[in-house]
Amino acid sequence: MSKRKVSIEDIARRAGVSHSTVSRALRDNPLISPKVREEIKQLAREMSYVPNAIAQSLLSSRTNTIGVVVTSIADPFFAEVVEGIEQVATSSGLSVVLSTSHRDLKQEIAAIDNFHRRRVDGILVADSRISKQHTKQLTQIAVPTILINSQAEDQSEIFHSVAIDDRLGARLAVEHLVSLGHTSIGYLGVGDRSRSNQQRLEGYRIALAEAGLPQIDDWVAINDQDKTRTSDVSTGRKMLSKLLTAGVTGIFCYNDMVAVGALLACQELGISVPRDLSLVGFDGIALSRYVTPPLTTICQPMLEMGSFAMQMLLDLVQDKTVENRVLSPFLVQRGSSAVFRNNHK
Amino acid sequence: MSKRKVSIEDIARRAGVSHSTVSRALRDNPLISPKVREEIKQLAREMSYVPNAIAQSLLSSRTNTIGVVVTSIADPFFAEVVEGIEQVATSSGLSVVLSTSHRDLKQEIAAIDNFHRRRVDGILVADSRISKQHTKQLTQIAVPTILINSQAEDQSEIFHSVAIDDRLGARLAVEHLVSLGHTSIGYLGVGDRSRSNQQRLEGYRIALAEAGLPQIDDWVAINDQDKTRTSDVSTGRKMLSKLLTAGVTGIFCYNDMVAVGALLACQELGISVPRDLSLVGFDGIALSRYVTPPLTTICQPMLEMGSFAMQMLLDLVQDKTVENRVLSPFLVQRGSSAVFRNNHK
DNA sequence: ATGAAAGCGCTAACAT
DNA sequence: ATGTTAGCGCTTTCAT
Repeated sequence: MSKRKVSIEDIARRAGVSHSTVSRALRDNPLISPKVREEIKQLAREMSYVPNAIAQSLLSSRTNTIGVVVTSIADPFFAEVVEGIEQVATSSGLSVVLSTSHRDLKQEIAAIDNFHRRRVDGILVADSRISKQHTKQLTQIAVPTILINSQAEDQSEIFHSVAIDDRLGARLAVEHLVSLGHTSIGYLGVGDRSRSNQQRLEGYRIALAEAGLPQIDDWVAINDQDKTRTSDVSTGRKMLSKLLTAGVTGIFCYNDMVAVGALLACQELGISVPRDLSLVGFDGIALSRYVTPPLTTICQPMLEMGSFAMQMLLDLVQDKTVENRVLSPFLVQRGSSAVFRNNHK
Repeated sequence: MSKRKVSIEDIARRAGVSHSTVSRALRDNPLISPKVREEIKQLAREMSYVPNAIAQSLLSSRTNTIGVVVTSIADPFFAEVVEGIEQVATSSGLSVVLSTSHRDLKQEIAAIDNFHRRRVDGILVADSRISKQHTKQLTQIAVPTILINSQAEDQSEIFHSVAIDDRLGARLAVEHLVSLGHTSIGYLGVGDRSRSNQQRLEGYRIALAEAGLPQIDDWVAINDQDKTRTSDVSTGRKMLSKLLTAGVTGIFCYNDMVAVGALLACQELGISVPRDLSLVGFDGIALSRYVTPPLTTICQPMLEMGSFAMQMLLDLVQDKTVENRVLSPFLVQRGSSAVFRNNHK
């Protein structure tokens, strides 16, 4: 329970050698005779010496640490991404410092700034809100940085990135509903200014157009309480009826949480999914398998996105050149979507 | 995009003063005349100076960092706890380094060791497996450490702790089922050697005894594939039928994930919950509200456990005395439990 | 009000 | 094979 930590010099004093000899012995420098090397190592153990990584970092200017910014750690999507990050970070001997942005640019920048001060070796930002105008101040200090699913309207080309193809995902979702015979297909989105919502809406529109289906304004429901950003579940729950009265028989939801909210609303209204209404989600979080019926959804390879981004960052740290990557989502068909039949006589 | 970082000395050179003057100016030391102070600050801004926290730490021997060990970040329970930790850490200017143990003592110790080397100011360990025998090596280096829901059979008294009252929770669950008229009540547990499983089983037994109900061995199902620790959901799904054939009408599940697995199995078997069978979970994760029927469950205040533990750690870091805390879980009644009626004629 | 110098714990180039 | 010295970037006496 020694309060003061033991240093390399303490060991040197006890061993009657210089502190550099201790340093060498501990690092298996071949110059040190095997005998004293073992003696010193033994002594270090007895004195329960713990090397000071701070001092090492100051010298090497490497902290073996990467910073990760997510909007919330309790969000199952990011939790999964972070899991992927953590796996490859750990296996490469890197520690992960976690910060949350809560979808707020100010907090995001503060987090990144903090990482810069701490001299992390690299930074990963999920759902970044950083656009071109902010990049200047942030790139002054050259820390390898990768954006995962950047949400900025005008994303800077300065940072590297890995992202999901939102438009493709949306098209897969809508094409799936079309293939089931649905012709009145709605989009249930979220009202933050996120790029992914825009892109999914676009993909939805493109798919409708390609299928020769009409585009009705009332078939698109977006929760526009920008500020109080309610939970995705309650967004889905509240907005469902709007689409229902517009007469859709199939709905593509912004994500699984929104779909779950819609599902809940259906249960309250006595609407049977998928008999009366087909629902398609996005993300493929674990939860989507456990609701009743299980959600048909567009899966993002969350774990892979994390591990891939981390691998990219590793390359970047080693001055390798890396290429930005757009990953393709894929449809997983489950119980919430079914062939359209006109139940309403 | 300057590769080399600018230091306090660079600023000093440009300002024609000594580096200590710069240091003082930047830290608003009143000795520096307001005029030069502003000049230096302005210069620092222009040169986009970012203070080196590593150098500061070496000097102050404070890293403003705490280490957190969880079994998995993708587990909704720990995600919520970490969220609570992160909230109070951030508001106190502390960064959080995250590590995972995967319920493995070796990995847990490695993570803690790593934290020691990095000289974190404090450590939080969730689901710790550390027992008395390991404490010696770990307490040599005096870093304030708090265990959250320690799972060790013989928990060391050396560390501080915050934990949920598992036995109480189990009793609440069983008493709830008893109050609904159930007399054949099972326990569906997990087969790792965790303390919480033991305690919940104990609580279950105590509650049965107090209710004057018999204890039947076949009413307790525990997945004993210790090694390949399958997911909790599949544990619940696989073990349900065993309890069903034993004739129980109500089941207390180790946690919500196990309950979800049981629920899934019921759907496959055409058993109606809660009409044919009542299910009670544990934890109160978000998911428990979204399955059909929503789970009656014993809630742990996950967010609070995290923020409370972090608050405790903060006190510990400031040499205040803290008291270990056992939190009380509470019953939340939802759709998965109902009054017993003999449906089977 | 400012500069010079010491030192946090470590590694490595430079002696010997 | 081992010791001496310098220095990583910063804060903080101690002089002036």
